[in-house]
Amino acid sequence: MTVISATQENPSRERAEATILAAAEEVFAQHGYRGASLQAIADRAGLPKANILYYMGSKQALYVRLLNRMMSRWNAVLEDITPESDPHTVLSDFIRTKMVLGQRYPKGSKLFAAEILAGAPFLNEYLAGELREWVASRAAIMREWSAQGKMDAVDPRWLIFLIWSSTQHYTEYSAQVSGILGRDALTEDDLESISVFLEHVILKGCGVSVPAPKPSANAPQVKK
Amino acid sequence: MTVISATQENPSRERAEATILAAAEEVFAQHGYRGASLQAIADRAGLPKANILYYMGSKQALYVRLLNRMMSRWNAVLEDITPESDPHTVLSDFIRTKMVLGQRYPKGSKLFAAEILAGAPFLNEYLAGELREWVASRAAIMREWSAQGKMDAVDPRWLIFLIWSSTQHYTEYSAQVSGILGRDALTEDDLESISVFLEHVILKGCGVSVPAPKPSANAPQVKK
DNA sequence: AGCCATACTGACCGATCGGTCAACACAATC
DNA sequence: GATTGTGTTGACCGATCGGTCAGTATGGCT
Repeated sequence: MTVISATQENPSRERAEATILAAAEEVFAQHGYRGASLQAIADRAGLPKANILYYMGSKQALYVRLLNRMMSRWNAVLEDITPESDPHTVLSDFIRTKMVLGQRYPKGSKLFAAEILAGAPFLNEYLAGELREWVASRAAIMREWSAQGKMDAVDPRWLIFLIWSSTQHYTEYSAQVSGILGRDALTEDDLESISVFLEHVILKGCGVSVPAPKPSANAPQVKK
Repeated sequence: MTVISATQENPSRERAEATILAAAEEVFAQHGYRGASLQAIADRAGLPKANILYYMGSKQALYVRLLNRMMSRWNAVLEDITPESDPHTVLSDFIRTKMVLGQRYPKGSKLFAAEILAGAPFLNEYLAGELREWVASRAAIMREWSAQGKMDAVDPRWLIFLIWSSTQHYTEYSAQVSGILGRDALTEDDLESISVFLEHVILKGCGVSVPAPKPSANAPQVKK
């Protein structure tokens, strides 16, 4: 049985699909689902339009495949968080991870943003299901942090939204940011400066103090 | 000379144009420039497609008119700010004004967001011109605040971006926010809660203390 | 050589795109 | 009643949309 059944490892197929996905991500990110055309995607991929449909089936299938790929990239974020964790470490990591993710996958982030702007027609159930659970569980832990005096008694949902919005801004609004700064793109120094700023303001703003040098027990650190 | 020359006060014309602008703002906000169709706008306005073009000339003219209308709404923001101003009052007003603007013009805000996502093809010169000057002048004043010890020595550009992003998030990502919160829309209480949270975190995070009851002189308030 | 499954694509489909235009409706003026 | 300017719209234009399909090219197997 030397036959490769289907959808299995095929180097040529995988290369073609990767090319298409990259081209499509770019076009969808710029113009949204309705505004993107298969012809534009095909041109950017250097393939005939019919080839796109041969591999992807339909415009919608290609689009949801890109959405799913992007969603799976968030999965590692804020994964290991417990009531005993140190808020400073966790939130600091959260901010930096989000900044890095946005820079690593700018097209995917913009694609996601366009989908939300359009009213999330393809992500409604994901938002009201998986993601909602994700937020609720993290929020519950953060509330325990507040009860333990590790941070101010802020609404953790607003805190999560704050970190999302402030980090994503630099990828989704990159055209605005670079237009205002007068650069073509953000430099490494810019990104580091922004990360330091966000850590400073958000952590200080939530009353999170620097972690105790001994991360052994959950020694309460009184603040305010 | 009873003849109304043109483009002057004409109640019927103004009513028609207002209807068209409202419908177009909605469609453009949802699908972006490319994704929006004149037919969809016409349907939402309850007018034949040819009528849209009679009043607006072209799809592009209609779009830039909406953009300009939205830009003019930002003008009042952070207008009266001086090195002698109290940071707490000014930044607090800034945050609340931005929140209110986003709630008052949700369609316009999303339209703007879609334009930036697409790479700001129609707003490039505005971003690199007017808006850039706007940010630079405000940033200079904030740097003076820092020098006076009124707030931490943070980069004021990142601070402005932080306030923009964190407030706009609730209008442009309303689909995500309400999906996660399990509501159709944000309530008045939500908005007040969010405003209080953002004021708390951002002001505290920047080391801005509550204003002195006497707003007469710039008495330095040591913090840190 | 013959065969067959997969890869690939030019040509075409009906629908819709932004935009034009001629025809018509209607009120005000002479 | 005839004229004129503005408002209004159905019908139509070439271009492009997402998608289908028949046909060709290709490489591994017997």
